[in-house]
Amino acid sequence: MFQRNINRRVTKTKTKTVFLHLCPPIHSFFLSYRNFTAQSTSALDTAAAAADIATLVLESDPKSLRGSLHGLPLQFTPELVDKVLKRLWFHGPKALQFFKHLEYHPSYAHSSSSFDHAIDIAGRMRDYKTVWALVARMRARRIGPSSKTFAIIAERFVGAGKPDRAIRVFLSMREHGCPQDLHSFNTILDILCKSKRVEMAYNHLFKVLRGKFKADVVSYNIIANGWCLIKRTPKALEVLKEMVERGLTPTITTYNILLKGYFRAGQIKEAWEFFLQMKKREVEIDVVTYTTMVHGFGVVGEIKRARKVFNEMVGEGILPSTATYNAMIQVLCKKDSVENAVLMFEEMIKKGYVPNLTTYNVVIRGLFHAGNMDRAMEFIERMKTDGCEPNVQTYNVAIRYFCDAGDVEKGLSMFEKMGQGSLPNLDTYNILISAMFVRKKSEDLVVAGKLLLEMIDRGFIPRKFTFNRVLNGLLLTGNQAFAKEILRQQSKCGRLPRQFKL
DNA sequence: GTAGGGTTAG
Repeated sequence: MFQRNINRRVTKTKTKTVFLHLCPPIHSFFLSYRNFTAQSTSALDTAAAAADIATLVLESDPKSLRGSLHGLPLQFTPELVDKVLKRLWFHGPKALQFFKHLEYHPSYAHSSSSFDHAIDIAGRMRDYKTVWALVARMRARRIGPSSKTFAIIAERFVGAGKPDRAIRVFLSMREHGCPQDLHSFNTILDILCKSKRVEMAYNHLFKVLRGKFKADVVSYNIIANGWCLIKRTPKALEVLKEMVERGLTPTITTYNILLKGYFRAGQIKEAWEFFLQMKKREVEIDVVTYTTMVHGFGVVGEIKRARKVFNEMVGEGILPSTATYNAMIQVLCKKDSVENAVLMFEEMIKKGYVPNLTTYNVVIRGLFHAGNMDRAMEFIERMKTDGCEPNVQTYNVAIRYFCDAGDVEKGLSMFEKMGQGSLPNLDTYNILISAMFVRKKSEDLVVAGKLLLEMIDRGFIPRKFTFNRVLNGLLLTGNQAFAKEILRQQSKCGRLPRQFKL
């Protein structure tokens, strides 16, 4: 019922259906994908309403937005608001505007989960003032901040290259009225380790606070994995020793972390010996162990050994998982042949496995890589038929290989097919912008410029290199006015080269 | 959002 009302409201504003290389101004292409059909179930209702509200936010005049939102004939719910925020993910300022207007809504109050989303968005934009303002408001309303909130903030600081600030965020939790515990301790350790800051995690947090929080197996596993991620397996072994000394029993996860660590560090012999040790001792080897072995052997080209391990596991009573098949298929593509990979794919289906997104993407990449464009496209169609929608990676692979093969038109047409669950990401834009230089055509450079502006509009910050390349291209082809616009944007992004002044 | 396996450019 309310669906129709929103639609009427939205359709009043003028819609620009745009394929970006045809007509400026740059406009988010998914606006042309709006779907106004009435949906039957409530989950779909929420999704459709979220899409409509997101469009409303994007198209409304900022001054009238609050009125429009407050006047909507529908009841906002936390689920709906979260979905809208997700839709506006790449329009940070708009998303925060929407969030703020709803804070003054007469009959709706934000949930803690929506606050977390808003904080995540502000953090992504590196707008820390807003981050802390939101935290304060959460606290004032007594709906947080929670340890999840702090994990989000810490992650954003780490992502912005400020791990020391992430640590301070963790240490300040109590000041913000949020108790710390072993969980939150492990979470911050993991965030640091996953970003390859194990040294910092170990020295500044783990060593100092492991007594206070009573570090457990999980804490030690996180640190061991941290060392493995930067290929320092001897340090991971030390951690293993240390945990045993402190009376903790390593789990199968601990061993799998080390096994993977050996492969990652290129220590194939050590990995094999470690695997034998695991079998010899009373460790319950599991499917993860086998998948690690298959993948590890495969990536160094030891296909026979990979196959042997793969066959052996069934004998041991451990069934391969989809991930095991994915590992096998991937290494066949890379070190054997796509034909054999496709055979493996068909075999898994015959055995009743359901391929997932990764399975398809691995096969599709393999086919493109082998120059089998048509078969790759057939697989993309096949996955859709199987109810598995292509994602960003699927499209990025297709776009990359078409462009590399000189078929820029086909690359662009794939780009235009993206939507909903597969919005372009930073890679997509980088691939496409690079492709605009191969034909050395003036029109292509204009498209490159438009893509650059669109990516900025979506919250991606292009590298200085990308800016300069596009800028030079435009200047050389006589597009001075457009170049000037790009330069203005570059300055806004803080990526201005020294010699330029506006 | 406390840990381990499978997509990312030769």
